[in-house]
Amino acid sequence: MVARTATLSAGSLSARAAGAKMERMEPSPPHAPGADAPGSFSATKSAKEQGALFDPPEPTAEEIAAGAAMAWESAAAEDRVVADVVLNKPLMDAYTYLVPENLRDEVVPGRRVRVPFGRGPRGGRSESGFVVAVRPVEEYARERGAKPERLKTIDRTLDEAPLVDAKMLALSRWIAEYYLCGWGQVLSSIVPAGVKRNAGTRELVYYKPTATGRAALDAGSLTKKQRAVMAALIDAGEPVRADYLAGKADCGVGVVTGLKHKGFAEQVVQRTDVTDFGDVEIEPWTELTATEEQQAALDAILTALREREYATFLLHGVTGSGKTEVYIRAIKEVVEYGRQAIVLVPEIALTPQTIRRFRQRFERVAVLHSHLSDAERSKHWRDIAAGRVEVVVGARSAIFAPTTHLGLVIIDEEHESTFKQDSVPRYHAREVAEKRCREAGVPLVLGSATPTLESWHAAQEGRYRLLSLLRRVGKLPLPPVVTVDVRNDPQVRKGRAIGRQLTNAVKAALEDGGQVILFLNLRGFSPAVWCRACGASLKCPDCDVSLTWHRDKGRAVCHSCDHEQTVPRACPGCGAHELKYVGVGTQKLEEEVRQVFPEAEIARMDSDSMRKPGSHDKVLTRFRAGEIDILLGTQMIAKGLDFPNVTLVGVVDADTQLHQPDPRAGERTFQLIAQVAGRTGRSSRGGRVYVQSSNPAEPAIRRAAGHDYLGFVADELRDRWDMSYPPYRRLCRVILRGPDEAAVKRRANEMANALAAAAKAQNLPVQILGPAPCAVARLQKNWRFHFQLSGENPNDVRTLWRTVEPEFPTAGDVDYVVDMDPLNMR
DNA sequence: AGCACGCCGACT
DNA sequence: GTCGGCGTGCTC
Repeated sequence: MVARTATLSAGSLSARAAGAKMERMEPSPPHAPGADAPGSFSATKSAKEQGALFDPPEPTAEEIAAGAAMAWESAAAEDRVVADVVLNKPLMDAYTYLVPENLRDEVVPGRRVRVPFGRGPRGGRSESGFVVAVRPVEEYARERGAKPERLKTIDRTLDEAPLVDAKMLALSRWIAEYYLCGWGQVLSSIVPAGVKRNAGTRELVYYKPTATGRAALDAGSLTKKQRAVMAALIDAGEPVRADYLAGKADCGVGVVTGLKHKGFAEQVVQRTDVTDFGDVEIEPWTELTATEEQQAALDAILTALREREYATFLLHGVTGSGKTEVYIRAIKEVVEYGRQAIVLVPEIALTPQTIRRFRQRFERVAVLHSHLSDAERSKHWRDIAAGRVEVVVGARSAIFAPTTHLGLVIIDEEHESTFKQDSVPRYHAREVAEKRCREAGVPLVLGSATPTLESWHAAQEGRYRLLSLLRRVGKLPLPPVVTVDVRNDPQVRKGRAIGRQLTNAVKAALEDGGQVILFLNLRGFSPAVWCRACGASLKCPDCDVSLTWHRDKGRAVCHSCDHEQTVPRACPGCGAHELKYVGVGTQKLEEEVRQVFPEAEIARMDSDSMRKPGSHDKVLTRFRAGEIDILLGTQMIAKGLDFPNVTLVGVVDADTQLHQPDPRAGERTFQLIAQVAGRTGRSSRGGRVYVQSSNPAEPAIRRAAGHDYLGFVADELRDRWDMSYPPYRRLCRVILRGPDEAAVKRRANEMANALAAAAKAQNLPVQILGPAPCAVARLQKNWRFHFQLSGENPNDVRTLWRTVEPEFPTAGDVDYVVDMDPLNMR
């Protein structure tokens, strides 16, 4: 952290003055609830604060005398200010603009403005950006040795108030530094579009009485209806709508406008919330008693909360050990202090069930996820910023929720890769949360049954504090896991998905009145269309990916780019009429299960069958009600579902993840089996798990079957050390792409060589791995190469990149993206 | 990221 | 001789 701070102050983002300013403009100490009113960073107030902070020291007598001698222009220029603005572009610098006199009070850090940008006859195009700092023009002139007259001027301000506060500005700047992208790109992406557009609000016209209106009423010079309206208007005590007055006075709105024309009433325009999403019913809840383990974990978190100190807790709790209960009790305490908690869950777990758990226990819960309308999201954002929310539950981006007094952040299922964004800014919510919590002096809780090796290593090093829940609630045992070697299974050899042992287990479970979950991580009917004659399989014309046969559509589909085509009669490679569908996806599995268990009620859940909104929830509700006997599907059914009557879980093919060309393949396989296995044995009925594999001796599978997380991480950490991989080293992946394979390869080599040479010249301990073709060597018509920068210290990696990157050609038909701490290796 | 500027090939 | 191709480098 010390080193990282050093990088920041070295300031590769040129508006470094902003950081210094920002620290000074903190409205109140982080732990003084109520010191700044909720939603207080309104334009005028901040402007006043700014004014006080930025005013130069009292002038001396000489200075006053000199000032008086100045020409009037200079005197006016004396207190002119400039604003540093960042734009939504991959630019590492802020740009400085003159603040026109009439906008002096409105242009404040965190506010959006419209500015001219770029060359061109009319001074460039108009762009919107965020103000990150405001300072006297002299400071700019001194710092740059540049003439301020040459600066362009801010056109106008946007929004009615700043969209982000000082802390969020600082956090976003840190993200830009850390993830090697533009500050403006970060800011633009963390404020939802609906908030920028003011979705869910309208500018409405209201009426209030004028003095002459009041006098006219007293003088009795009004008609009967006018009197009634005037009385209602004065009675209201605040601006009201014309239709409200018409209702009160039992007349038409014409009377109201008539009063306006006479000067007895005047109009005011106010932006008003026009959303109406209804209220959520609060369901009854009976308090449970915490287990000893839960209480111990909770006590540790509460101690940090009460001490008001930052700490990251790694809550390692096996499935069913009641992590959520620990979260909720910690949040209860936070809410009692009048502070807010942010709970991040993987998008896939943001089900009505999850949300209900929080709504049952807290009065004011805001939910932020990708399926909200702009208006809904904007409403929640405004509610949070106004301090009207106790708990924010949301996916990755909810880490940017504008809470006024953050008290605690929780990341559930910490190991989920959806916490890393795979477009710019490529941040990981865990890293951002850590930074945000550290700055706010509040605890961060990371929960998982299968923590990432990064987090586990941090706990071993003492950077995180480990809390363990190793027993399930209600003394339930973890379900026994049977690994089935399917290499010699007669049914599987015939092309079936389900082997003999799993078939018998399903039969037994159904006869026993239990429910079954079958997990298979391949959607479609068959994952390949294969030519028996030449051995080639049907490829996407645009990607280096085999096409998946979707029988329901009668088409072959690329799961990378969604290209669809019919299957040709003859093999495009050799012309033989020997094309054959091989392998089993969820659609074929469904068919097979229907054949083998004709009596059973079966439902399939994958992204194909769950297209319609609400269908997801509908199936789960039916499953919970016992109307479905066998639920089969992809990832979607692996996470977080808690159904007591599930007595059997089958992992149809544990090897699909394992064979990915990715250093985290083992970790993913372990996590997946552990998560899926956790779906059963959640009641006294017990449960079992069958894992079908062709590599049953593989450590990830063996350890998962033995519920042996500790054994797994010990093995895996050793491997990571041997391979010089995270968590022992930090990586930065550079992916290049373009339509010409040779050009992409050449550029990759040039860049890698330049970086290697610079690392040597600067004596930076950073290695360059590669370049090499990506695992998916072609994607959407583009050839792809990648290489990685690897260092023990992420600062070295970033320093190297930042010093060399400006020298890379920016155009041509090869472009590149940079991914710090990459998770996705495709 | 855009986009204007600039330096080389096929047309009036 | 120009129009326009797209490679280069700026944008306060």
